[in-house]
Amino acid sequence: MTSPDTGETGSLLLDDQLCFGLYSASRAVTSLYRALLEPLDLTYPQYLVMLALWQQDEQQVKELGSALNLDSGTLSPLLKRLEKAGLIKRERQSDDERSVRIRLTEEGTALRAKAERIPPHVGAAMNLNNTELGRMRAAMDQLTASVNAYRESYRPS
Amino acid sequence: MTSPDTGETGSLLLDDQLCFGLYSASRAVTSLYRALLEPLDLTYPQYLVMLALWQQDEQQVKELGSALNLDSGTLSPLLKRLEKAGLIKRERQSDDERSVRIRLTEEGTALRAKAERIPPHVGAAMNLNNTELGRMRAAMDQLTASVNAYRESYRPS
DNA sequence: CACAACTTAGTTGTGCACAACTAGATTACA
DNA sequence: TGTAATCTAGTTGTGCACAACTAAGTTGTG
Repeated sequence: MTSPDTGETGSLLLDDQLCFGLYSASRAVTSLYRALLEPLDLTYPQYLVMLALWQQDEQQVKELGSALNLDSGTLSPLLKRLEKAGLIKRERQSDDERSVRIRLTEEGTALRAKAERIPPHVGAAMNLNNTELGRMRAAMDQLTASVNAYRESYRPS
Repeated sequence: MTSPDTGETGSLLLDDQLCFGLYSASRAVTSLYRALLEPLDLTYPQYLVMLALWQQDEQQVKELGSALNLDSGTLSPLLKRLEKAGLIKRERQSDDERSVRIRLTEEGTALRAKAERIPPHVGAAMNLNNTELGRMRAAMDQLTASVNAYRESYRPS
């Protein structure tokens, strides 16, 4: 009942492609977060920004961008929404008027308590032991690095 | 130089989270596809639809949706763009006027030749041998299934 | 048969991602 | 010192994803 060999890495079959698996897995995880984050009124990317700020408050937009690999085109409106929700403040730095410092409000800091309840759910949902989890995290990092390196050196043929 | 143990699966640290790794990897791969697909004038989701149609022509929107896990809210406008690009035709089925059949045009079928050149690039970019590739694909499928099952059974606590 | 329940696509509105661009501040250097 | 190059955020426009809804066709049941 095995399907015919259609040519290893060169196949155009949907199910053969790791990329599609990755894309599906990523959307599934985001979808789980949507449900888990609903009580906190956060989207997944907003949650990532909050994670970065809980880890270290008072970051510039640029610093958040390099932590999350997001540019200002994504971050600026997202941060505006977080500010409107009362979770952060945005203030131009006086010593360099180009940059904007993002600071947690009291409410933003307090939200962390609610967020603590999320990782256990995610851990349970993924159904992986610590060894597998670590191995997969490493594999993802490795994959990201390889793919980015290839893309940066890629010249249209 | 190892950071303090902050509590296994329950950590709120950005770098600890497999989810973030997954999210980053998925974006990196999409970004590579953006470069590779530029000569074909396709986005990655459009490419996925074309893959599905090359694999089996004449599918209903509903069938494409279940193959790609996308709903009509995403597919309808995407298919409209593919039609406008001359790659597919959309026609109401006469025996069931609710459903729309998607059919490749000659041009859409011909595009496959160009698409054949893409998987080798992706394979090279990922830098994985066949064993690792297969293992990872399986891990992704497993992860998607677990996470979706958890999400479907999840009731806000 | 009538009509309620369901099915299939499509539409609307929100929020990412990202490319391309702009505005304004800072730095470097001829 | 003046000005070109650079840097930081922000804006605009396109295209997903997805929730919530609508329209129209089909099916099931009393």
